[in-house]
Amino acid sequence: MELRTLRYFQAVAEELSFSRAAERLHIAQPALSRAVRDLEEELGTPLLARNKHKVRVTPAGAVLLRETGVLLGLAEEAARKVQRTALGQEGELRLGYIGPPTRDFLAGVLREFRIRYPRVTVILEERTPERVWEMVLKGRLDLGLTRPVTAGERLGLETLLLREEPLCAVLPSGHPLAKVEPLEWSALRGQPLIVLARREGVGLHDRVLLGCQRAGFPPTLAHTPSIVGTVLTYVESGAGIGVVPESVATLAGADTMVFKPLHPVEPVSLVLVWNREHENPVGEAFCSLVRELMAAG
Amino acid sequence: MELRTLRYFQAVAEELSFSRAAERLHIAQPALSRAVRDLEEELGTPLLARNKHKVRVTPAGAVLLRETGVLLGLAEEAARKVQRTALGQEGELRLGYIGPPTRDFLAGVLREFRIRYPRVTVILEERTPERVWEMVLKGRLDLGLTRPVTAGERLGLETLLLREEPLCAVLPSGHPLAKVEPLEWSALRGQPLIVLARREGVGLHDRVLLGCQRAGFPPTLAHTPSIVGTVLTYVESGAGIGVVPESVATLAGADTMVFKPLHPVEPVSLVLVWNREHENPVGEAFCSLVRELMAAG
DNA sequence: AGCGGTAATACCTTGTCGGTATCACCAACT
DNA sequence: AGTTGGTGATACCGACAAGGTATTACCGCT
Repeated sequence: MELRTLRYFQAVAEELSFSRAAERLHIAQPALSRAVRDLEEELGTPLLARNKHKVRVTPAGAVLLRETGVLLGLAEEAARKVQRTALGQEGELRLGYIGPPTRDFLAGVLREFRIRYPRVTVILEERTPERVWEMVLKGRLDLGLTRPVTAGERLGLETLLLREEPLCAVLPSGHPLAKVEPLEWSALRGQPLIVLARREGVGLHDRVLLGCQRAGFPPTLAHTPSIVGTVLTYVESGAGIGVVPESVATLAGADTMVFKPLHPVEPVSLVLVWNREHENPVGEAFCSLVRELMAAG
Repeated sequence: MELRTLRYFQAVAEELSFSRAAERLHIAQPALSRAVRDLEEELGTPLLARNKHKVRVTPAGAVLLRETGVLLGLAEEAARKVQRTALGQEGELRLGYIGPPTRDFLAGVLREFRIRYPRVTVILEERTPERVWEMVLKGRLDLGLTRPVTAGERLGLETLLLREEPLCAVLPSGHPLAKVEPLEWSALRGQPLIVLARREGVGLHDRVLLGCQRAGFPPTLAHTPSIVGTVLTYVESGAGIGVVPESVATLAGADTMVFKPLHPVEPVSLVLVWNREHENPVGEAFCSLVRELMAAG
């Protein structure tokens, strides 16, 4: 049983005439007669009762006609779905991201993305930067919004640089260093520092250590919490000086803290990463949108 | 897009190997490669990503695989449904019948029918005998359980005689005629008769008139209600003598009435009728069952 | 009786599908 | 590193089925 045959049968059953149906199908009438006969033979039962001048559908034919309708409709729908999927207009996008620093960025892009690709379901997964890389590599994510990693994990992965931001010191408003301009890394010597735990992001953590090292002193880590917000809480409580990317400033509440870029600037960046091997058209669409929005401003 | 192509694609997508799939399909591998390539061209998008030694399904391919599953399943289901319908094992049976005299007969046959053909929905329509004939003729009923009609309405209709029963007089238990044996039509001369209304069944009504006429007297019709039960009520109330087919006795409650066949016997019969033009396999199945049950007893 | 229109049949042509042989490529194992 | 086995793709060929043309058989309607 082939769809072609079913289309033929449907035409005849609807027109109740072989010749008219043949015309509609742009084939010759005998070909149609044979096709229907073959179908009847295959199913082992007459579908159309033809008494020389009139064609009626038998009960079995009526059933087949009904089924054929849904079948052909579904087939067409399936083809369209496949094509939409290929164009990235349908399906799902598994998007991994790291916490707060990407949140405002994500919100903007996602809002626009949902408007342009309403049939795409976006599945968000918040993980540590390293875990995002790993999941993209394994194909468990289509796209990752994360920080660069030093390791060789990036083999075969494509990246797009989204943003660079300087590392900043976070100080209570009344802190003596809050007025120093520009603030140097060396000013942090001996100060109790509060930095995100290394397991929450090796790249960022090590970058802080590197800043201190370049300034020629070993950092004094007072606390290394797992959540960026906790860094700020420690700072507010006077436990020390936080070192975080600039974008974290958006998390800060009132004017109880100041964010001051550290010189010389230690940039940390935000990248979009994907796996060329497991390319997903939806991912491409998302990428293009990101590029477009960045170009627009 | 043809089902054959989809079956091929499904095999490859499931096996994730062209050669294994070809083996499973009992065709050569090159034919399979070409079929899939053609499908991809038709849909305008790659469905399988093959990097020389590994085959993966693309997102579009995954969508098609899912859709293909339901499509092929439905196609198979449709074929089975058609065949069952052709065998009378599925579908619906529109069955017309006349009131009480057929009810016990129907009950027995239907009980067995439902057991043997559980997927068939039986649609019952109670009408007057004439209306049943008309509906069968027009194809609005597959089968009718009714009384024979004198008219030429039976053109092209097939019938099967189910039962013959004599017309009976219904008398209150204490009636003088209740003891006469045998009871002759002529005994009804001058008696107030209660007969079903003519519009509820021309055949039956006229048969009663014919019985009187043959006995050489004009009937005195006291009442002609529309419902057989009402005839009995009249008799019980002493309004006169009812004349009904013998099977009506099943409607009578206690021993307040006696049913006595009238001599010479005026038989009325019950027939099954159907239209050869609008033959429905379910109808045939029902017919066969009826024949079988009659033969069995 | 004859005409117009129906579906079926007979026969031919062509396109498509499947098969065989072969190639190009990669991976794994000497 | 070279070899071997296994992968999918390509080229070519043959067979068969799908479609076309011509014709027939049959029916309803003038």
